Amino acid sequence: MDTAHPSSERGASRQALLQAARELLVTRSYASVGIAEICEHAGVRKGSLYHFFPGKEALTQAMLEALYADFERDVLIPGLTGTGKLRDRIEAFVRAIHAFESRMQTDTGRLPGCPFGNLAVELGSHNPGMRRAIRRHLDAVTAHFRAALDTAVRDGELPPSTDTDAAAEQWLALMEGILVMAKADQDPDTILRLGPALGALLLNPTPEVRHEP
Amino acid sequence: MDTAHPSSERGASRQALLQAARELLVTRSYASVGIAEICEHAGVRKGSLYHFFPGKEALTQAMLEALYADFERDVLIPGLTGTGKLRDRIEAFVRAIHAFESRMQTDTGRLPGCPFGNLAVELGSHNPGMRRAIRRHLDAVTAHFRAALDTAVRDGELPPSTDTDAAAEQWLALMEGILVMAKADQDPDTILRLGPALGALLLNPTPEVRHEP
DNA sequence: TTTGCACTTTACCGACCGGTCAACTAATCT
DNA sequence: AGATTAGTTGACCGGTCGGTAAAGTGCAAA
Repeated sequence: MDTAHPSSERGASRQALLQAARELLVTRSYASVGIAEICEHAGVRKGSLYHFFPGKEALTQAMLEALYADFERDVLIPGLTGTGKLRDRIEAFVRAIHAFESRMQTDTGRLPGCPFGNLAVELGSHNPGMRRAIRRHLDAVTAHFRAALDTAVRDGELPPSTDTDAAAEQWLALMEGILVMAKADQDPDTILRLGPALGALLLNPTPEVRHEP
Repeated sequence: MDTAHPSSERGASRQALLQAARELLVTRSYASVGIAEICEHAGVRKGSLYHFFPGKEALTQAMLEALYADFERDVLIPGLTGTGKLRDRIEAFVRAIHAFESRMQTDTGRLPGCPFGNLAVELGSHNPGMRRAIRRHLDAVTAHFRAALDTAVRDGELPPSTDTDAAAEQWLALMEGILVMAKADQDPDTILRLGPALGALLLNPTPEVRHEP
């Protein structure tokens, strides 16, 4: 009848499941979204989900993989690569995050915060498999930050003594914290209000960021 | 029989429920801990829970209230009040957080992160009542940070132009972010590694922390 | 044309969810 | 003594959880 699927798209159900999982899990939480709801939202029967994925956890990990790929393509690479000053790149990055969170709040009524950080917080202390998968993505983000900082060192914007590994990690931590606060406020303005702290942390002379031996 | 409760303690069940809720909710997550588990852990029947609390949400809010009171008494007041330099207070604060997270990991096998931030992340975008309750506690923490910064301004450790409101908010954001990362790592060393970023953010000359007009 | 495979559908599982309820016990107050 | 009250108990509610199993569908290669 109306359910015509003339081999039109291979893996259409799989894609629909990934998209539904993304929309629901990003705006809510892992435990509060059931596979029944994901299937309903995707227009797919539950059995099909278990044809494509071993279970909820694997579906979530595949969703995170695709989500990170989009984030890298749409935000990290265009925002952090290039020839501008580090200060401008940081500001562009904050604006991109603010735009994303604002649009999500307009579209779904909820400000999601960082999808990776959210799941790290919810599952980090009692689901080692998910924790490691999320940690991989956070490391990948950190690598982009470090690359931007290394470029700034090469261009003389930061002193050569800068520990870009440590600074990139601090950048991610502060960004995660900003998104936690924005989520607690449910207000994207919090991102703009706290955004300058990134510049203060990364661009100021930091004479004594000593590592523990 | 063995269930002797000779009016020994008024509200003993209530306290047991609050304690069980704290131990379980702090180390896991709101949705993954059921009231049955809380009751079992407290040695109290489910009906009694609903005698003392309207439901799971109210129990959680009461638990957070008591948790914040302990946090204020044990960490905020002893760590941030006093005559020492701001740098020393910040370091003492980081060490206190590290000690708490380390002890929790030793005792329970899990590094919990910030209980308030965790719940803000899990429930912030789809439970307005809980979100507001959590936000109150985060504001209370910020007020302690601001008081410590105001003292530093008064003592000449920070320039009089310092926007201590904004700086306190940044302090909290970075602290939350550090705890997100530590939870993602499940490693308390992350707190010590990122801790110096607090000093870099709060103690350096920040000539241009401009507010949006 | 037959066979195999990718995919879909539906019914079903035991366990658990947060919450309700009425009956009961034991102190307290008049 | 009688009434009131706080607290306790265990059975029970409808609904949902993640996951399973088996039968069926249509297409494509042999």
